[in-house]
Amino acid sequence: MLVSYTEENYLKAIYSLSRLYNDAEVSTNQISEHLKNKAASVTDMLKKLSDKKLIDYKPYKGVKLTDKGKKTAIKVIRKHRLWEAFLVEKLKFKWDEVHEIAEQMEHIQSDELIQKLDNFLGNPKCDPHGDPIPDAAGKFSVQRSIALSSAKQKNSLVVTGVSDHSSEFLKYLSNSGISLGDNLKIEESNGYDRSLKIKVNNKHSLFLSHKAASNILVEIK
Amino acid sequence: MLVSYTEENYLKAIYSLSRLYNDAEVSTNQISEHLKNKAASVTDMLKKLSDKKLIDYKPYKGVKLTDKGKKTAIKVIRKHRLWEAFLVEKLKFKWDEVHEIAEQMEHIQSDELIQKLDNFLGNPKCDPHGDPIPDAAGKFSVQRSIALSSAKQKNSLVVTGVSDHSSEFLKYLSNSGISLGDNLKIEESNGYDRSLKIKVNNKHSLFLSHKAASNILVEIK
DNA sequence: GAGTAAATTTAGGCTAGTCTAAAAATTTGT
DNA sequence: ACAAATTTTTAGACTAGCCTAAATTTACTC
Ligand SMILES: [Mn+2]
Ligand SMILES: [Mn+2]
Ligand SMILES: [Mn+2]
Ligand SMILES: [Mn+2]
Repeated sequence: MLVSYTEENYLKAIYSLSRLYNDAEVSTNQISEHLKNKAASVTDMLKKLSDKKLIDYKPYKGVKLTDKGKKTAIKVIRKHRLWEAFLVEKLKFKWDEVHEIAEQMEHIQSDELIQKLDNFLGNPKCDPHGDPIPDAAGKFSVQRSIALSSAKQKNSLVVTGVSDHSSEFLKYLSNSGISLGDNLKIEESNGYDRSLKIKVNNKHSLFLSHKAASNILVEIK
Repeated sequence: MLVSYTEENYLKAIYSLSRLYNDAEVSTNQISEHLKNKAASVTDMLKKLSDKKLIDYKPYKGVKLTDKGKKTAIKVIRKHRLWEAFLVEKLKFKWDEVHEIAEQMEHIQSDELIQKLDNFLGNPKCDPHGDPIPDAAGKFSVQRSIALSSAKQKNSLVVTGVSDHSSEFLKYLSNSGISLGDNLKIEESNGYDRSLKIKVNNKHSLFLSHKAASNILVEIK
């Protein structure tokens, strides 16, 4: 059974929205906003995906991926992240330039290709944004990190990823001198607007809004 | 102006059919057979391509690419051949395994990507089947070779490419011990069915049908 | 629990790309 | 030059994906 380009995008959207809310059912409007399609179009597609047993769909009650649907979604994510790794590691793109290209490349159909690409890259565990790359069986070996905005003060932290992939945000980070692997320490936490003052690599200090801090992922060292 | 996935395939088909017959007009039926679509569908598409000024179309009289159409077709061919080179050189695919994957990859849209891929591969002049790769300006720096079937006896020849890209034919060549770069000499030429007896690398001899010989490209050494 | 607001689905319509069957134009053969 | 064969176009229809507007269901508020 073949899954179309568009169907793959819907499955991927449902997968990530579901993850975002503890694997809960995903609503028609959530998908509609995420894909920038109208809700009526989403309903049409949900029926199709349901007919193909890729989702469990109860009208008015939201959707969940079936095992088959989840497997398909994870495979697309695997391809997306492997191609991003390729573009940055091999072709020397910047990390803020690769997402849109990977959105196209993730739909190339060839199991041989994914496997050979994975090997060529040395079986990377993470993509250039710190997102874990699932293996061929769909397993994630790396745990997702916590948001900088929810880290405790005084801990020594290391930047492991971002949750906003927009070119705008990634460029802002680069300009602020923050990259993957940098050490961070929270110097001040402002209760009023939840902004933070952080020290980067024990060198320069920096103010971050709550919005920015919530999109930076860190691990405690 | 955007050219769709399907339109790109039509332009590519028109380009290679036209080349095949000395840049003559290409007929609806030729395109129809090449793309395995019905003639009525081709007519529809020719109208669209004509509206977009990508072809010159006179009903019942065949089509020719405009400069714009030719440029677009050559760009797709450039991408196809660069990706084939990538798949063989970097990912270690066999030369008979890459065509179908490249048919998908040739439609990825990003000028930055093509340029960086070209550099990564060391600006190759030919793809794994010996087909010349046009540069970013659409220029072919390498000349196409002649068919083995039309070569003169007694010349020392070297295999530079193939004109049938099917996995079946490429496997047949591999099994017969013929690869790019091999030396060939025509030992006998049979006038009746135009079959050939050739010597490969001054070692083993081999019988080739006219059909096979017409799909092997050679240069005189 | 009735009434309003919000979310979702249904109804009907559009475009791109495909098809079959029929009509029209061109080419071929004598 | 004219009839037959071939090629090409037109007419009408289908599917995938999308849209707007209207109807329906569910959720929220008093
Ligand atoms: Mn991405
Ligand atoms: Mn990523
Ligand atoms: Mn090819
Ligand atoms: Mn090739």
